[in-house]
Amino acid sequence: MARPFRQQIDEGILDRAAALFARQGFAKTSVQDIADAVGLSKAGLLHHFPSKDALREAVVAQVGTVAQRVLDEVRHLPFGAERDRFAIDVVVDSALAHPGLVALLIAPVTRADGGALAEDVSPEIAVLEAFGVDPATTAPERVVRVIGALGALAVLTLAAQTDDQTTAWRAHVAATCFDALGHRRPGAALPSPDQVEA
Amino acid sequence: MARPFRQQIDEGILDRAAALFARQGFAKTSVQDIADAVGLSKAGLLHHFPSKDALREAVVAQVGTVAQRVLDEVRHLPFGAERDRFAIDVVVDSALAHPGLVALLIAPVTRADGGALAEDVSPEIAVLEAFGVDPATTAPERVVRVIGALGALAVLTLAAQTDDQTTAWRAHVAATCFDALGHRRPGAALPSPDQVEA
DNA sequence: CGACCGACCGACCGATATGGTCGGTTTACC
DNA sequence: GGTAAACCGACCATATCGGTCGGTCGGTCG
Repeated sequence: MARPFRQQIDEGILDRAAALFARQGFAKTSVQDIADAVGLSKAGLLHHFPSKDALREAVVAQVGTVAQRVLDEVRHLPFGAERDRFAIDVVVDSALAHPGLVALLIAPVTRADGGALAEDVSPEIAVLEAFGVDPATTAPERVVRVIGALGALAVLTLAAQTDDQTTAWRAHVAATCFDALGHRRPGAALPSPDQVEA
Repeated sequence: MARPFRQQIDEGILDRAAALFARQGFAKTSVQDIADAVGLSKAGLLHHFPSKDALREAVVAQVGTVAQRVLDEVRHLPFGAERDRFAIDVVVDSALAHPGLVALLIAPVTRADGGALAEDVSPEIAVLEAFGVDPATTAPERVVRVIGALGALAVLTLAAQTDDQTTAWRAHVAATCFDALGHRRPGAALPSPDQVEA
């Protein structure tokens, strides 16, 4: 059979674990849950990562690098609709490659409470920073729109992951998230009847 | 102090419980969690609802009535942008009144897997039905957009709930969700699905 | 061939969390 | 002050938790 290398297997484990952490939080996610999601026994999983806490740390590290990569690609652009579109694209692409990690990256934005994985670092701010949002000072509408767009992305990421629509949905997901940000297009504001084709 | 009647207290409990079920799933939500969220002891909570399962049934019933109410208000309208806008408004208003219940109503759309509260009934389809979506036959873009809009709503509902911005955010939330549905379409706005291969 | 090794598992352990009960205490109201 | 409901601390039996241990399987190397 195909022989995926150790690193690939481990990264797969980390992504699944991150998806579970994003959905249920760390405390509510049991090692057995992760093992089931990966298709291993609990002992088999703990052979890859020696403890649940080691798993958590590895996930945090992985999320951190993803966040950094996203920020690096976006930071140099001036704020505005163009940057927003590009940022969405970057995040969506990341979500395509690592759905769970991105879901976990977005999770703090959506939860605001108990899902803390690491207290010291705050990579969650990274994704808001990519959109130039500081909850304290930014205008409420902008905050709502960015959170909404990220929420849509998170939900769609997980939904597409459970099905196998990740690649098929990509363009629609990006368009949906961008539209949620509400950048008015000059003209063409009239709602046209959008018929549904089978 | 204020003397809220029994029914009001119980409805508050049900809404909080529904919010937890939506976030963590039924199995992962302990009675203690709900008690903490409501501000009661575990025994005190079980004085209102005799068992966790009774709590679940009551929540399911409550969600069912909310779903029915939403559907009744929307069903008579013809499909199209206008109906979408109205449906969003109705759902957002419901979410304002019962954040947890609506979050749970939307949850099945976002999760697609383990969060089943009741196997027999499927009130989750109700909210999709309000938007005229059947995942099997509807065009993928429409499916993505509706799921995305509902995801944004779910996230924003919970986020606004943890803060106290529910009323302040209402208009922005509705606008964000409606925009996510993508109705003003200038045709060329969608990014062409070029290279996705990594 | 046999020694060796990493991947993996079933069974198990102590510790903790779980749903639920019970007796008693507070609270609201007459 | 009496009454009934609301509420709680302590407790119980059980399930689940994270983690360990001994061992199996399928390669690979000499």
